[in-house]
Order: sequence, then structure tokens, then C-alpha cells
Amino acid sequence: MKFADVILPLALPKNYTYAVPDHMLDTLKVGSRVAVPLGRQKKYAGVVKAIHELAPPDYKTKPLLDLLDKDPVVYPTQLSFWEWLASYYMCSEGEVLNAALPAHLKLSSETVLLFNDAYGDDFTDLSDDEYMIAEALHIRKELRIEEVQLILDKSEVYSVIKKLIEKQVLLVYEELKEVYKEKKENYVQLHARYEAEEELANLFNTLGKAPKQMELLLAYLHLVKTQGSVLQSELLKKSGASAAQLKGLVDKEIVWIEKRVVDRVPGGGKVDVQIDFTLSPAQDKALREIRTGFEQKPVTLLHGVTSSGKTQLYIKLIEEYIASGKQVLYLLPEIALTAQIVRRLQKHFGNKIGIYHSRFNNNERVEIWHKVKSGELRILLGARSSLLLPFLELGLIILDEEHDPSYKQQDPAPRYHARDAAIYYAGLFKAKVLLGSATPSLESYFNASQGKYGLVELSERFGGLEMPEIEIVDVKKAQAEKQMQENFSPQLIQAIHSTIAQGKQVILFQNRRGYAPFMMCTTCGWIPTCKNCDVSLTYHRYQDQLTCHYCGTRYPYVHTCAACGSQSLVTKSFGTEKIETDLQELFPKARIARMDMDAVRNKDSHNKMIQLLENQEIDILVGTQMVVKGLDFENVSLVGILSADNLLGFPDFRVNERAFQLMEQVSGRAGRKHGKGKVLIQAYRTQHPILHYVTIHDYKAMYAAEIAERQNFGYPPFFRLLKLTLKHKDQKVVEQAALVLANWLRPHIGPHLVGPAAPLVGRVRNYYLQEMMIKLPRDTKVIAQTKHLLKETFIKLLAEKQFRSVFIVPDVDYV
DNA sequence: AGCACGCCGACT
DNA sequence: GTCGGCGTGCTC
Repeated sequence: MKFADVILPLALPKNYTYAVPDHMLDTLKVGSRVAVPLGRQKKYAGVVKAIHELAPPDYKTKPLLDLLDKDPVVYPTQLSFWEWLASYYMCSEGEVLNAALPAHLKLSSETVLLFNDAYGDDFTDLSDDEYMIAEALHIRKELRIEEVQLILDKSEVYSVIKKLIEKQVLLVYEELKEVYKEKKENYVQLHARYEAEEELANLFNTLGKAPKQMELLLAYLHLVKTQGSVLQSELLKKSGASAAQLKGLVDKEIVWIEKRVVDRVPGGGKVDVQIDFTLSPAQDKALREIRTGFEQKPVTLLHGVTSSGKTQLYIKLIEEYIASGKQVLYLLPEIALTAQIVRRLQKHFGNKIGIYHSRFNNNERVEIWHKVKSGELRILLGARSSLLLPFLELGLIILDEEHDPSYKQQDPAPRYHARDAAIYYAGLFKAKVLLGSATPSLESYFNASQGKYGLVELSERFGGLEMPEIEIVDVKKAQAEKQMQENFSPQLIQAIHSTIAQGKQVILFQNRRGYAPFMMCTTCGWIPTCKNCDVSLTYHRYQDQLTCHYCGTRYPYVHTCAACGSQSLVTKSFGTEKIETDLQELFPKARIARMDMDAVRNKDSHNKMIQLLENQEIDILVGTQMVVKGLDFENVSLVGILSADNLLGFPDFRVNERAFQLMEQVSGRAGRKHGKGKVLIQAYRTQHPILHYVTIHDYKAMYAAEIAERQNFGYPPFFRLLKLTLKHKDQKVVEQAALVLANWLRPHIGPHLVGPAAPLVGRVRNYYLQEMMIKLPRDTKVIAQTKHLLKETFIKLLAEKQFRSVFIVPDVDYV
């Protein structure tokens, strides 16, 4: 008797064991999807994690229902990776599976209602609702729950269905649905017998009486000659004929239609467009250092200043690894995955490279999945989630912009850090990892300086380009002298003027979207807040409404103070929309665009805006974080940071590191080619040390100062951080739960526990929050013990009935 | 995550 | 009296 442990796509604490039916004994493989029953009637598709002969002692197993794959969807390597992710990041393997498998590989059961023919057609003793469903079923024979909801125009339909089952009008069964569909296209083919010249000539004669069909045939012959194959849709468009007329040709057996399975994700360009380039001596040296680094250590950090030509190094390395028969994964933060970088790589690697990011639809994801698994795709360029693809023979992972916080998944579980997970995943393949950044995370630079990672420095900009000149502008002073025009200092205005006059472009950075981060009543100080969250509402002038940036609720503009009734509400502070509006007044002739989450909400607008900037159809670009990443424009010579204080002001031990990274990265956008660029940073606190480090582009000085602080206060990289968030609709309950949890934990990990306390925003989407932080020493054993302790304590807490509905969210290596 | 079971308020 | 609301607990 054999048993299979199955990972189900649910947040179950453990995997379930099913009996392997005899007919599957030979065909069932680890990594395959299987259909399993769960509960009374549900079916799920899970993935087989292990096959063994250990009968579970305390329950009776149910049998697997179906084997869904001829070939497993993942290799054992991925199963090991999932297990590690689940245990390290404190979630279930089901949650990992959920994140890894494209939606279309995760079938779930659908309830299908069937008409019971034995019932006959006498519906007299049915209620109105029952009658409507019975009638519909009588005609259609089969209905889904969704359709029942539509017919009855309400969502709660179970009671009606239950009644109908009792009255034996209908039968229910569960159907597992495969959602992925191959894409097929219709190709038109000429019958073989007309290949011969004289047959074709005869055909022309006989078709004389059917001019439309003749036209079709001529268009077909033209397309065959020019393109080789003829798509039905294209033929119809070109000939202007109708589908019926084409059918005429099919009926006469002159042509036939072939349904071909086609790829949704085209391989991009041809392979032979490789453009050769030569590395600078500095790049060449760095490349050699990376290679020798990899001989001794699996991970190397490439610290290369902005514009030092890291991408070219990557391309050379990728070439080497694919030449040796390995696959390469190139990771970038989502918003850095622009058409610009994609084009650049496709130029070199043609259809050997695949792309994977969140804007792909589910069918496209399934195709990439299979191509990565089969090894057909040798290179994959993707965002965080592409780390979860089933690579066959991974040789190298490049993780560019390694300092980027978006590599850490926030919600939902698994809350993994792509950098750390990449290092583990690579280890399973004995593959190498190259981390790249102009401003490495303190963690990585620490690991490199400790000798844990190789370290390669590339401190020279490509082509002898100089680092931009940075000037700090004292806003307080300008304000005192009444020199500020809205949020622009005279220096910034002057710089923008002269930059535009020279036909160059400007990027302005402001880390807040919307028009004003909050509004306030000048009479009594009242501030409009969200009804679901404890935050002030941001005014969006473009839509003329107030928006909550935490839950997305929108409110109409407020004219009257809700507290004192006065009309004296004003907008406070400023976001990208206000900058854009004010700019347009200050520079009426300039072409201004705004790039933030609101402006690039729809699918392609981000790329379009980049295109405009590239074609120099925009003079000034205003944006949030978004302008920092993956933009590479030769003609931008001025960068302005509107308010450095915004970056330095919030209470987080990483502020300084983040602020430095952000400012240094934004600065890197300036003067990427002709001549030296200029960066203007407006600030109140002009003496802040971070501003000084940015001015002299001194990463190492920033690192030295910060690392000392981290050691003093016991923060990463000296300790690992585990954040616990408790959520509940009732503030009292969540506060108590947090206290109880902390009290239970304190005897074990007392000195390492900070909190509990409500976070800065204490309520989001009507859930009250409590947080606590656990500082874990860098000792694998202690970390594992603590996680075990936490899990046990969570179970204990949730066993208390008053805390049963408290959500506990552990976030390991909280960023 | 579903989904059934079970215990309290507003209707026939 | 019942319908139906959602809180709670189980699924191999």
C-alpha cells in the first residue's frame, strides 16, 4: 500500500496524506498534480510532495482521485525550495504553492447542477425561486452556481439549491476545471493537388464565375509567397472577403483550415542580432574578479556606481553561462522591468530570453512555466516571482538593484526576500549568484566585507563620465527671505530654466503622490481622515477627491470642516500633482509629465511615458520612486529632489540607508552622457550627515556610519528582525492578545522582544493593529528554535476563545 | 480557503 | 414557530 503527501493550495498547517490507488502506482510521480477530495464534496488539485508506505496512524486516508499530469509540473528541486520557503518565512507549503503556480495550473472544483430527469416536468409544488431554477435546468440540463446567482439576481443561492436537492429536482457533482487553454490559430492551406502548375491553372478557369473566391485565392497565393504561411484572419482582412466566402473554398476542397497551437509569448526578435561590444578596462577587470570570486564563493556582490555599465557585465556573464549549457535568471525590481531593458537584452539574446512579470496574463504565465521547465528558455528576465519558476539547470542568478526593498514580498504569504531566497535556491543547483547595486544594502555589503560574499567594486562611470555635481539648497533660508515660489527655490527654478533652454531634460523627484498629503481646517485644526483607517486623506486634484492611500477608499472633496463648520480648509504639504500643477504655471511653455502610481495605472502608460521621454517630447518629468528605477536617458542633465526632509523624517532604523540609496539613485539619472549632470537637493535640515555623504557620493562613509549604529542598537545585519503583526476588528481584543502573546514569549526571548505597540497607522481597513519585533541573533539554531516557539505560542493564543479570530502575521526579515 | 454545523434575532 | 445571519471548526 502506498501513500502520497499532497501539498494543497490552502493555508493548512501541514500536508495531507492520501492513498495511492492501484492504477496510479506506476504513473504517479513526485511533483505531479493530483486531484484529491477534501471534506464532504470539494475537490482540489494539489502537488505530490512525497510517495511512501507509511500509513498515517490516526486517520483513514482517502484515495487520490486523478493524476492530472503526464509529467510533473515541478522538479524535486522546487519542492525542496518550497519547503525551505515555508519553514524559513513561517507559512504553509500550500501558500508557497499558491504563489508559485500560475493560476491556470491551480484548478479548483466547480459545482455543477444537473437536472434529475426522473423528476419529470411537473413544477407545481415549487416556490418561485425554485421554479425558475428548475425551469432553467430543464432546458439547459446543466448550471453552475454563478449562473444560478445570475438567474435569481442574488448571491445567496445555497438554500434554494438545497431545497431543490431535497425535492430531488436536481443532482450535484463537482467538476475539476482546467483553465489553461492552448492558443490555436487557424491557418489556411491549399490542397496538395493544386501544387502542380496545370492543376492551379485549371482551378483559375473554373473559378471564373466566383470572383470573390478568385480574389481570395489570389490573396492566399500572395501571402504564401511573402510570408510562408497564411493566417485565416489575415487572409480575410487582406482580401476583404467574408468567412462564408472562404467556407465556399473549403467546401469545394480547394483549401482547408489547419488549427495550429501557437505561442502566446513570442520569443522576440531573431537570434542572430547579437551586437558585439567591448568592455572598458575597468569592466573587464571587474568581470575577471567576478569569475575568480565565483571559484571560491557562491555569491558575489558587484558594487558599481550608477552608469558604470553593469548591464554589459551581466550580458557577458550570461553568454558564458548559457554557453556552458546552464540557465540564467536575471531578476529586477518590477518597475525597473521596462521596455528599455527588455529591448536591450532581446537585442543580444533574441528568443533565448523570456520575460516574466505581473502584467502577464495567466495563459502567458503557463507557457513561460513550461518553457523554463523544459529548458527551452535559457535566460529569464523577471521580477521577484520568477524566482518561483521551475528551472531545470540553473547556473547563475543575477539580482540587480539588490538593495531594492520591493524584493521583499509584503502580502500575502510567503513573505520572502527574493535576494535571500535566490541564494538558497541557487545553492540547490550549485549555481552562482551575482548581486548588483550602486548602493548595496547594508546587509549585503556587510556580508561582502566579512568575506561571506565576494566583493567586486566598479567605481568608474562608463565612458569616463563624471559623477553629477550635487548642491544642497537651504529651503529654510529661502523661505525666510521670501524667495520660495510654492515649493521651488530660486536655485531650482533657475536651474530648470537654463536646462530647458539648452534643450536638455529635467527629472524632479517627490516621494508623495497626489496633490496634498492632507487637508486641514485653519480654524480648529481638524484633518479629514479615512473611515476605515487611521490616516489622513490625500487630496487628488486631478480627480478632485480625497483618497485613502491605505485602503483606496475615495471621498468627495470637503469644503466645510466637520468639527467647527468653518469653510477655511487648506491643503497641506505637497505631492507630485501639486508639483506638476505649479510647474506648469512657472514654466508655461514646458512639456511636463507626471509619473506615479496614479498616472501609470493602466497597462502600458509607463512604457509610453518612457518612450516620450526618450524621444524628448517631455521637458520635465515629475515622479515618485518610479523615476528612480530603470530609467536611462542620455539627455537628462538636471535632477531635483523637492524635499529631502521627507526621506529623512520617518522613524525606521533603515531611514538613513534608504534616503541615501534613493538620493544616490535619483542623482544617477543626471548627466548620463554629454557632460556633467547636476543635482539640486532642497532641504530644511541641510546639515544632515546623509546629505553630506550624498554630496560627495561616498557610499563607504555612509556604510561605516550606519553599520556602527546598527551594531549599537542591535539591528540587522547583526540581528535578524522578525515582525509580528496582530489584527482584529476590535481594538481591545487585539491589544489584549498582543499583551498576552508578549507575556508568554518574554520568559523565553525577553531581551529580544520589542513591543507590543500600535504601528504608526494603527487601523487599516477597519482592522486594529498591534506590532512587536523580535531580534534574532545570527545563529541558525536559535532562529529555528524561536520560530518553533512562536508557532507553538500562536496555537496557544488562538486556542483562547476570546482571541480565536485574531490574525497573526509573522514577517521574517521584515524590511 | 471553503463549507457545514450550530446558536441567536426578524419575519411568515 | 422558521429563516437566515455569521461565528467556529474541520478537512487527510
